[in-house]
Amino acid sequence: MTKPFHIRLPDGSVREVEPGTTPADIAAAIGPGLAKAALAAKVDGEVRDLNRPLEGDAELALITARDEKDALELVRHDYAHVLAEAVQNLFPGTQITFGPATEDGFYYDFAPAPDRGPFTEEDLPAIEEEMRRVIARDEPLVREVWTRDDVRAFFEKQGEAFKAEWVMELPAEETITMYRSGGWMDLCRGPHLASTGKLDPQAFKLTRVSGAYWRGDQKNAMLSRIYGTGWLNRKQLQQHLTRLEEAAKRDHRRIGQDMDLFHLQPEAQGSVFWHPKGYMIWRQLEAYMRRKLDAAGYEEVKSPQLMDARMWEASGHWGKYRENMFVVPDEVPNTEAEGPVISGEGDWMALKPMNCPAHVQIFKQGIKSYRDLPLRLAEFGCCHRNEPHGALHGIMRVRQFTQDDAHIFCRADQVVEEVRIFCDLLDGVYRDLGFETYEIKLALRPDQRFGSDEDWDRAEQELRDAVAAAGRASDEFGWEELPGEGAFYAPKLEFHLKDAIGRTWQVGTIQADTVLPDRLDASYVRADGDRHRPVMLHRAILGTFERFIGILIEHHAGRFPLWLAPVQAVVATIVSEADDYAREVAAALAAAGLRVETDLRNEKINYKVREHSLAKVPNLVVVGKREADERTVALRELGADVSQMNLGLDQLVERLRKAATPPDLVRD
RNA sequence: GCCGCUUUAGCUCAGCUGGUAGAGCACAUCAUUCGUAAUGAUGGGGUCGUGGGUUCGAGUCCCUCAAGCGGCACCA
Repeated sequence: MTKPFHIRLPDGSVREVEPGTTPADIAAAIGPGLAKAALAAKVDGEVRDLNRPLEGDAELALITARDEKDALELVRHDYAHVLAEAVQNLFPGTQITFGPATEDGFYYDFAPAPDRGPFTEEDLPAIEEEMRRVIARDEPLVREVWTRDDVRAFFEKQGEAFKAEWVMELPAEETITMYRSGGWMDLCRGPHLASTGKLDPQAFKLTRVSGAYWRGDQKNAMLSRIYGTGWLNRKQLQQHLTRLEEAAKRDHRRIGQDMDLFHLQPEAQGSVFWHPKGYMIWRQLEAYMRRKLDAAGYEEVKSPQLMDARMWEASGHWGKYRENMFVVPDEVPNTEAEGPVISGEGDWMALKPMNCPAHVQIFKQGIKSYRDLPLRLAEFGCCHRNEPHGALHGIMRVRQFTQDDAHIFCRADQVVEEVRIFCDLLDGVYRDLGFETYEIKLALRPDQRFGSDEDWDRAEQELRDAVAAAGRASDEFGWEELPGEGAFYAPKLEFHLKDAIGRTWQVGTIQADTVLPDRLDASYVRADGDRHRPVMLHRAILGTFERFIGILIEHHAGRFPLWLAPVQAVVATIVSEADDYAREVAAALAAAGLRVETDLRNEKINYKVREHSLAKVPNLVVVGKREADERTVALRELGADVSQMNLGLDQLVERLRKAATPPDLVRD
């Protein structure tokens, strides 16, 4: 193109420019301030390099640090590049692979030189220093269009097998670009900042190293990944590091130990020892869920832990899920000192990894009529799954867990309505538990699955329809479809909670399953007397108690809502003369149904206030001689301002009784 | 399961180049009865994750296994 063309700017003005003009030229023409601040350009909505010539009429916006989202992504991608260059400077023979921007920073995956081994955290300070030198050199980042074969030849010559492999797999229509910074080159789609010097050398930090599989596949080589966090300026970095510290303080493992809620130990790897205080939270949560389920027309059941392998063969778990199951022999172990403990000749049984097959057995007892549907069978079902060692994490990811599970057996034409009702139930529960927002995803058929494509088509569509009917298939709920993520027997809706510091956790789910009723031969009798397969909806709201309580701990940072708090009030004395009165106050609170303790120790009130505050006791009821004489209390609430309230004993009991009422039992 | 790191008192951690364990908190005893985030004194407490090796001698060096942590893969 040789003729001038027109560029429209965000303020609506239009500039006529000559071919070869770059966004940087336009920025400079507008003003030196903008030229300096510009990081990249948005051309017809696509982020591009500042120095990449414009090709024709277009809308142009210049990206500066004010456009935080775009700017951060650019900057992080550049930090990743600088990281790669720095590593190759310091460790010749290291191969480069991928290095994208992430949520709060960047990483780069390397194949270390054979004589070197993976990177360790001890390498990081030196790499950071080298990165600062690369930034200080302020090399321009130059975009070049190459041919596929040239790129391959280039990388093969350099001994870069991974890059050479990757370029050959890029889509044929893709323009292949290389970025040059000084003498260093990388295959990269871009865009990038104009030069490395645009980065703030004090706004990044390398945070950790880890292994990562080449292209995310377990069968491939293990690469060495270096993570960093990167920002536009030093202040943002500091804020981020502070946020990380705050998040660490919320860690459920730390709080669980500090508040004496539970513990884990190697002899029961992946299973939780619940202490009295932790189990009190569980009991409150379970009681709440039971009330909600009762009210929603569910019937609670309890099913066996151990079932014969034949049952799991019939359900399909034996074939598709066995590597996650704890299988045990149905055989008396040998108690002789010598010889094998078991001969292996007995039948096999397995601890249940799911409750569904057992619930089908309950459904199948007797003949079910269409009039019995929907039948909603609920169980706080304790399941075991043999999770890989590396997957275990505190009480969030364990091997023994209890689901708030239920299976709704219904007619095909009831599915959409049942899913809609479920969405409302779940919504109310999350709100009661203090979560304002959650996201909904639809996980579609996986490669490994049972059932016909027609069944999957229908089941997937029904879940879509139901979410739409519930009014939740919108951006507000982060609606998204996830190909290949479904369970082997059914597609599933996933409900992801967003916690107080913005992390998301998958908890609730509902799955529309026609496969299992068929495999296990469940049927109901229709009005015309024919037998039909029911649809089975697998569903959970909390997911598991273990994981959910972990989320609650981190969400509330241990400061549970009063109705869930293990200890709701401590009555602490100032002088021992008030001991008898303190016992009376505690007894009155306990009689009103509150979980209360007394602290009559011979310690200063400062000491007691500090200790119970750190223990996150929601209400501290202080009594001294004055209160004992006047039959009042001084109430100090956790988290509120330090001012105390002076109340009569009756007022206190009424106030706390009301405040501690579970949300579903509150009557206005 | 894979990669890296870690494992010392109930908890959090110190222990340099190998010479036979230390702090704070917690706990116990005593004194103190003190009005809203730590009163003081004294004391008890550790086969230094497991098993092996090197050495005159190992918490310190090497190997094995295990668990924990951060990721990857997997997943509620």
